[in-house]
Amino acid sequence: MARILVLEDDQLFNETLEDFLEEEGYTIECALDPYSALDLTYKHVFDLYLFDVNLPYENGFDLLEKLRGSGDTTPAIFLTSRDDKDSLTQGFSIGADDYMKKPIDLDELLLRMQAVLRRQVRKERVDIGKYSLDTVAKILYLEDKALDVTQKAIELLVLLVQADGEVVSSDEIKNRLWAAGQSASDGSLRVYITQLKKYFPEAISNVRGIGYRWVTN
Amino acid sequence: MARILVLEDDQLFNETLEDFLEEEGYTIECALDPYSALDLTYKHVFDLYLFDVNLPYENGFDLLEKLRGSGDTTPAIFLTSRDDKDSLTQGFSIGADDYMKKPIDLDELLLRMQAVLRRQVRKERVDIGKYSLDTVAKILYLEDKALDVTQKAIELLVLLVQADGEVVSSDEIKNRLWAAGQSASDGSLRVYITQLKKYFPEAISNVRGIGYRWVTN
DNA sequence: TAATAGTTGTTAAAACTTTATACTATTTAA
DNA sequence: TTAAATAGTATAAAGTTTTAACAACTATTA
Repeated sequence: MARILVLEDDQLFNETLEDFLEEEGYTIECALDPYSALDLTYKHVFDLYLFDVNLPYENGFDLLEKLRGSGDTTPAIFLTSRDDKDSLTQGFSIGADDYMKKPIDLDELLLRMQAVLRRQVRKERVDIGKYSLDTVAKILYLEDKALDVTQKAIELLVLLVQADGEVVSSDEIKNRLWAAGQSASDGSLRVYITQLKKYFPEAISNVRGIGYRWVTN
Repeated sequence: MARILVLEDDQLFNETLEDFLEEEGYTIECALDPYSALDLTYKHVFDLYLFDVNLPYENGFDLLEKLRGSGDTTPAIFLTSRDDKDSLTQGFSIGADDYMKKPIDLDELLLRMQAVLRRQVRKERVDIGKYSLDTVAKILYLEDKALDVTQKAIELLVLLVQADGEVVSSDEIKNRLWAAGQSASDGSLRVYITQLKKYFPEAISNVRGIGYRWVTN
């Protein structure tokens, strides 16, 4: 599950966050000041930053700004006790993804974290029986050998697999695989379905009149 | 500027939102109930949905769910008067991008809207002299006639144009135009540069040893 | 249950896109 | 000023996507 860097100088609240988030299954690293936080970013790649704004030495925005400047695009949520507008503006302007005012409701924090993480990361590598699908490089492997499957077919596979059993409508498939205004006939979609069925005859299932579905079981 | 669909059944607050957001330079369409809102989505493509949750007939979540099902990925912010956890959970689970509890602070709304829009959209249509570039549909027009330019060439053009005069390194171009692990030779990059130079001989400028740059002036 | 209309599945070929190759031109630095 | 490196161009080859024709399946209704 996701690895999160918590930066919060109030030791008690820091521990509260750590306990709560570890309970929820996240991997947490904690820092009490921005310098230790920066150090930790050299050690690991994180999936999410959870930064307090008011800190000793420099504030949470400065740290994020520094990280963004060096090309880091890890999503960030800020926690603040100030509620002045400037602070809010600054947070979003340097690329914060969300912002919560203290006192923090932990359940709401969790939901906002999930929303940010959902936008950001999806599993890069998915195992499907004896196959393995790299959803980023768009390559399908069988026993570590890349198979000869074309881009569009893989994109369709990724879409179906990531829908995780939900029916994906033909319209949605066409919207996602073809840029708006590009030709996207049902004919070609059916061709790609056929291609995938060579590898996954059981898993690709048609829902008549609607679309397709990835069946595991 | 961005076109926004506001769905809010309280007529007074609806008008408040409309006035405030138009003042800020957005193009606003307003609906008082989900059916009119759905109608409006057939008429225009929007950049952002701003939906109230508690509505007559069906709630705002149901409407978004319907839209998402047909492949619509327009970002959505929900406004709610309920503060029960279920509603928050449901909102994020169907793909809301943000969530605000009433009473709404309009300045905070504005910042959250900007954050969502910044993530989401870049200008869809860019005018380049006598040409016009649709960065979403990936089509280059000359006097409203689509030119015969291929996908990859257009993607390269979009990348350069959006960098807005900044040098884009060959490595970055390759990272953005080709999925990781896919072949991406300097040779093919040069071929696409040549193709674009047919249309924009002045604007495409090489920065020796580094990459390319889009020159306007 | 047989006929029919509408979807979906399959294949092969046509159309199109991307990449490789070979060659030329330009820039840089010794 | 010349060699080496980098960049530009045209064309051919390789690869991908779409079309098209038809077969198979499903649902509906007589």
